Amino acid sequence: MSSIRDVAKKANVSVATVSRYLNDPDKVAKKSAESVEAAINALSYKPNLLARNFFKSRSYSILVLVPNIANPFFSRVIRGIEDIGQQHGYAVLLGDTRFSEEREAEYFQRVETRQAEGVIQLSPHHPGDWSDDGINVPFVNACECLPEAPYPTVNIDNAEAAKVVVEYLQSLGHKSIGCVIGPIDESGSTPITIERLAGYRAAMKAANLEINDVHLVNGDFSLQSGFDAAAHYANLKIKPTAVFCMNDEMAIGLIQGLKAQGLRVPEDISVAGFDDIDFAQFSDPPLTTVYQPAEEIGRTAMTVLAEMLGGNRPKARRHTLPTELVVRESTAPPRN
Amino acid sequence: MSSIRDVAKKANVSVATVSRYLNDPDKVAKKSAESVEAAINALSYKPNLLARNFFKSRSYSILVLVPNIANPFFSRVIRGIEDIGQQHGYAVLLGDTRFSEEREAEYFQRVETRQAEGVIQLSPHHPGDWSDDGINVPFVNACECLPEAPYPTVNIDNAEAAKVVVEYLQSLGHKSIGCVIGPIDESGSTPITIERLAGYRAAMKAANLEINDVHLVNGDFSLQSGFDAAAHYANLKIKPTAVFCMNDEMAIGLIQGLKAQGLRVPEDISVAGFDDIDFAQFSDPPLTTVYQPAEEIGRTAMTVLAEMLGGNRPKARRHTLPTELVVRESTAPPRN
DNA sequence: CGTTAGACTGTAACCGGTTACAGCGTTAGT
DNA sequence: ACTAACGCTGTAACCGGTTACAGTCTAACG
Repeated sequence: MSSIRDVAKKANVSVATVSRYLNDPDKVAKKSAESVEAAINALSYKPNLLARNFFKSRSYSILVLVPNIANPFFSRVIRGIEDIGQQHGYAVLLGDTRFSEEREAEYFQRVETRQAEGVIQLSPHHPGDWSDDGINVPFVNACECLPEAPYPTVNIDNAEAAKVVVEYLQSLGHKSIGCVIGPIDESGSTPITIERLAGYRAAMKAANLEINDVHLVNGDFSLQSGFDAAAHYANLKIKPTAVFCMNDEMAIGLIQGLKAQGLRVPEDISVAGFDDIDFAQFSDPPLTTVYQPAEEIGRTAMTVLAEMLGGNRPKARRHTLPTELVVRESTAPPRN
Repeated sequence: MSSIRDVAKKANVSVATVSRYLNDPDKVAKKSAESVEAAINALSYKPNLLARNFFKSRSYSILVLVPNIANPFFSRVIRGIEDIGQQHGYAVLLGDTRFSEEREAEYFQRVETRQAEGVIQLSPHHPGDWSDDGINVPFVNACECLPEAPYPTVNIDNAEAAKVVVEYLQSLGHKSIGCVIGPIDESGSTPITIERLAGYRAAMKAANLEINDVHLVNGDFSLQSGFDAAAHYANLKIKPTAVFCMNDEMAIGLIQGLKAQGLRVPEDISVAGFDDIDFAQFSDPPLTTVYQPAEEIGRTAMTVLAEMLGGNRPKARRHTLPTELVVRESTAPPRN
């Protein structure tokens, strides 16, 4: 492997000149530039960025902590991060934490040891020994965000979006509306479930509708858990006429489960989801849901992080991106 | 930021002792270890891995080139890569090429400049100026592999798997079997389409069945393209009684499209897919497909790469992982 | 008691870039 | 002709780890 000194020797110039040629060719005389270029080609020299990064004390990498990369919603967010990151010259280090704080901490080491310059966290959790005086590392929280986080957040208004869906169901005439919720934890570590639930409750309250506790079912955002919820609803004497699911996977699972139980969607029960993943449009019936700008969330998060890495003070600003109700055929007025 | 020299001074030892303490605590006397440990804690010292990696000329990172991270199949593969990578101490640098060779080349720079030690490529393509004398970079090709690649490959037997699906359709009594194929390029850059097509043709030939050219439809692996294929089939005077789709997305799209055209699945037309993504089980009807061990492909690829990085010569060995026919309800005997 | 092996330690070179600084040659201005 | 300004260049220090090598100290042994 040839080094800059080899190039310098071959080109009959000093290492400084070679370095200058690489970083700002205008700084060297045309003649030197030519011989350096020739030497570089002759030796097929590639600068060792490990050395450059070391000297500059920069890694040009950022870490993305994601609870589950196999989730299509998250992978779309990452796509957005990656896109903007690339534009700013940052590589994306992937940290699939699989919901394990231990793995998360392991990955967080990378930034403490300077292998990553900043972090985008897609879970509502800040890892590492967070110093009390605030943020010691450029950090952006996206997707699932702690409400009072001392760092920038990028997400949607979950409560409002949920409220809009439920209000839409009400506008169709539904009075008995169930909900398949996500994992919930009183400690506040599951903000999206809590916020969407709050939106659901707010909409019901505003319409003076009562919530029947047995119409609330616990899920875990998986297709299977939606499917399983169907059996619960089918066994109820008084069934809801519509069900709001906190994500599309559970909604699609629920629809299939209801059909398996001999119930028709939307004739017997309307079903609405959340996220608007690609499959929502191609479920049977096509799913009414809320579009969430996944890629845009990623892009915004990376833009904010790049700003912070550019030297701007990390402002704990909330970035709230718009959502959109997408009405399809899985919802209809109740039968009687 | 404190350095190893600060720690050494504070602990009244030399930098060598601190370094040794960090890398192999057994090498230093208990007394030194204690004072070094105290100094490290007092200064909350974290070694600068940029410096270590520079000296060792290692980045402990590998690059994954993926054409589309938002594709759930690929993200499962990456999950497997990431899992094994983590175990071996390698970080995963994500390179979402979006099918652009330019982006691919940009990412490939990272390994030439030593920011990544090796590459796992999920497309059938080797980037960079590949030297004629073979591989100059630890490189593993997974998922979509060039048949005569001079580096290790990890994938499945696409032709055989396709053959198994089509044979299954034949065993149900189907004689007129269509196929929704993936993007195809004569230059051989689309091996999975070509191989699966070969398997389909082989099965048809073996059964002495003719292929009606209008039963072959071009798709692009998206839900929409499967949906669109339905209109084509619906307009045919002589329709196939079964259709094999080269991935599950197209199969699910096709099923929805056929239903929209007033055709029933499987009563009027059977549909089979490929991959066995999560949604396959929850489509309506549940999809008959071929299970592809996505995560295992990733794990194997990373294991092979780690071996190569460990100093073993890169053998251009083919790793072929088993697939499994998964029979569900989207396929049935033809009506008459 | 002298010798030696072994445990531990410190000094300083090294990795391959970047860059401060000083020096040189050329040109322009007076 | 002298000076100043400017463009270009080279030397060498520097970043923060690792490690070869040499040296010191202790313990064990004959």
